[in-house]
Amino acid sequence: MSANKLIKGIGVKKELHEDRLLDERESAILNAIVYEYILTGKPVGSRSFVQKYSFSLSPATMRNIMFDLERMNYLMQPHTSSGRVPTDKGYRYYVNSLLDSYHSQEMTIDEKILQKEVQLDKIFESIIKMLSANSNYAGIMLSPKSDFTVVKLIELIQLESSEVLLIAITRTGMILTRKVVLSVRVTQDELSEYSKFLTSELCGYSLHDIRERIFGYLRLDKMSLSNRELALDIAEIAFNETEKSTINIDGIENLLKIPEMVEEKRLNSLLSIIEEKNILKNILERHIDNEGVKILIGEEIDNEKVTGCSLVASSYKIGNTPVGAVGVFGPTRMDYEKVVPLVDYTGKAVTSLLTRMSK
Amino acid sequence: MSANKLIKGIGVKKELHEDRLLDERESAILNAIVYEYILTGKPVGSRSFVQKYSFSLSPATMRNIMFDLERMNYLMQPHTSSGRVPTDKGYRYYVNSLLDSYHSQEMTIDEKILQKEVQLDKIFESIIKMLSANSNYAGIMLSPKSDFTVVKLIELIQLESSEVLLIAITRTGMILTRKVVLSVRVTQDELSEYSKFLTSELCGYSLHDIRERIFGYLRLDKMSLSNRELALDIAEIAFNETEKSTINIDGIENLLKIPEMVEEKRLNSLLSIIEEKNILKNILERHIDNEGVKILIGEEIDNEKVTGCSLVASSYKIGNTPVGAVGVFGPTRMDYEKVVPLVDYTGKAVTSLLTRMSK
DNA sequence: ATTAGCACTCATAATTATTGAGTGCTAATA
DNA sequence: TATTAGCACTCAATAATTATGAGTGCTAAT
Repeated sequence: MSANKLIKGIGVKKELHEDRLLDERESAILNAIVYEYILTGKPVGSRSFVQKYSFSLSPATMRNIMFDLERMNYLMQPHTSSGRVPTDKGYRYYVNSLLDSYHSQEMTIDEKILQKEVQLDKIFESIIKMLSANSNYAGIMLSPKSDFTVVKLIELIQLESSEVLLIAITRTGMILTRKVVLSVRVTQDELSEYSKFLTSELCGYSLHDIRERIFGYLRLDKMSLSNRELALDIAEIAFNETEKSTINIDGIENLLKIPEMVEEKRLNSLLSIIEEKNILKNILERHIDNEGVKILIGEEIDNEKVTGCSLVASSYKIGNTPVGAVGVFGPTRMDYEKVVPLVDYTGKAVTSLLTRMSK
Repeated sequence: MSANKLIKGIGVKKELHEDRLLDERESAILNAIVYEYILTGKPVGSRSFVQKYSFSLSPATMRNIMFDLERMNYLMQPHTSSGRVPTDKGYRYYVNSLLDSYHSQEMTIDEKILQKEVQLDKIFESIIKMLSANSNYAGIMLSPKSDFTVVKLIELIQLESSEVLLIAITRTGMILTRKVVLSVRVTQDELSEYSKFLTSELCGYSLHDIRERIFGYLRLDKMSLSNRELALDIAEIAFNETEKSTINIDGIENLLKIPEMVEEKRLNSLLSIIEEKNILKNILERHIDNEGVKILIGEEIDNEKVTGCSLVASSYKIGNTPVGAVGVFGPTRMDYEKVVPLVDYTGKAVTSLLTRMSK
């Protein structure tokens, strides 16, 4: 290596953190490079790239531009003198460009899904399957925080002389069951009365509100309760623990079909995801309040166990309250152009479905 | 190749299908070879094997014995002049020897599992997890055919003016819910009466029997029914479709950790299993009536999509009726010595649990 | 029946070209 | 000043080459 080169190297280093806006040509080329890399998975080199995309540029010029983009940290080289590969920042730029040009239109959910299944969890299952089938990656769904679902009906059923099963049916069609063990005996007749009482008092409220209401009653209104105190006790116990939302994944097999995912390092990411679903759950929950489609690329996932993977997710709401999320999990080199609208659509569809059901 | 060799070759061929019983030494050596291969995954060669297991035999003698075992199809060579590898028949011999010396003792289930969870499906979930965690392969469970579970209580709840939710609780703690849409309107009072009627008439019978009973009533006893015909109509619709048993798998990640499973051919087996759970379901259902532990080795699985894998399974019963199965799925080179007792124990434990619960 | 000895096989690993698509840099060109 | 042609160099991937070593079967001696 000549002294000359060293000096040049220092010269370059001075500009390493350059962070200007890209001009139109650079922008187009960067996006094309990311696109090409997503397509082929191989480092993009100047000569073949110029040919394939019919740029009226010489490879040398392309190299100059690529060099600039690399200096600005949009691209990197796996090793000296190989082609360029997008960095997370490069992906991010590409995805942002996509989002700019993507105007989501309101869509309605396919009514067939709704009518075919009675229970909501069955519907959710088919939504996850749909996500994974249409994306060819893994579909994920964070089930709705039932805290915000509104109870329509409460029914108490006697199991044993002092064991009661509380069944709560929500407007969205969920059926919650909770076994409550009492220290006193009750009759089914009493329970029927309690059922009516609880339904009339708590119907129309969300689980979250119900907990507050019960708390209020027990505190303030004790005298007017007569013998219904027991009913409230039962409800208190049953509704006590906040329902934890669960995460479901489907389509792992799709990921196993992607060669690069089965390689050592990625396989570990995949294993982490399957083993500890909580990782994904936490990530999703952290982004549940945000509107629209959220895209986490590579390091942005911010979990050291998961590398080389991306997550496209969208929260869904009941009315205006976000209650869960849907998404697609796959390799960083993911077909965002296809996945983003899919996830966006699904999120909106679930929102519309839930909102309609809970009216 | 000399003419001499050719003649010898023909001489060998004559005995190719030899199928005598193994003498004691051969048997011991075969089992040791399979054991060694399960341990290491590498073809077993005469020299190192004799050393490691301190046989007082020369490698040459060992080769002769191995040659005999190969002729009898217990062993094979991946290629000329490599060590020997067990064939399916070899595995089978090994497993049978294991089973001969394995005397299962009755065990009782860990009561903690029972007490912790209210609902049966939660218990099942933890049983599958237990299977996969203890075996380091994938745990599977075919859920009980609910046809044979006995109903303890039936409750009808009004959802809309002509929509009814039927809830049936079984002795084993399962909660079946079924939405029924009627052509007439009903009141909750009527439904309460129907509930009592249905419970008194159908309580103590299995789903299977209930279908028959309803059928009998509707046919023969129509006049004495008075207005309860509607109750039976509801029950008929709700219990109409036979519950299909479902299969659940957990611990796929364990399989991904086994290097040989991630290789091309095996990975496809794995993908088939994940994608089409029905494959496993069919296999299990076909063997559900058999007592004790059932082991399917390699080709015995008899499904062209799945190769190089084995299945150790045991059915479980309610009383004396087999209603489901538990098992472990993994590579043919599986630690049977550990897995067989595990599956056997689990099957017995679930049987004991279910039998006790439904009393 | 068992074993020592020998020639032979063959997967695995290490070593060494060979190739080809890529780079950066410089000097010429529009 | 931006672009391009030309050149020397780099390096991953591939193929060809060569050990190495654990294995075999066969034969003759014990």
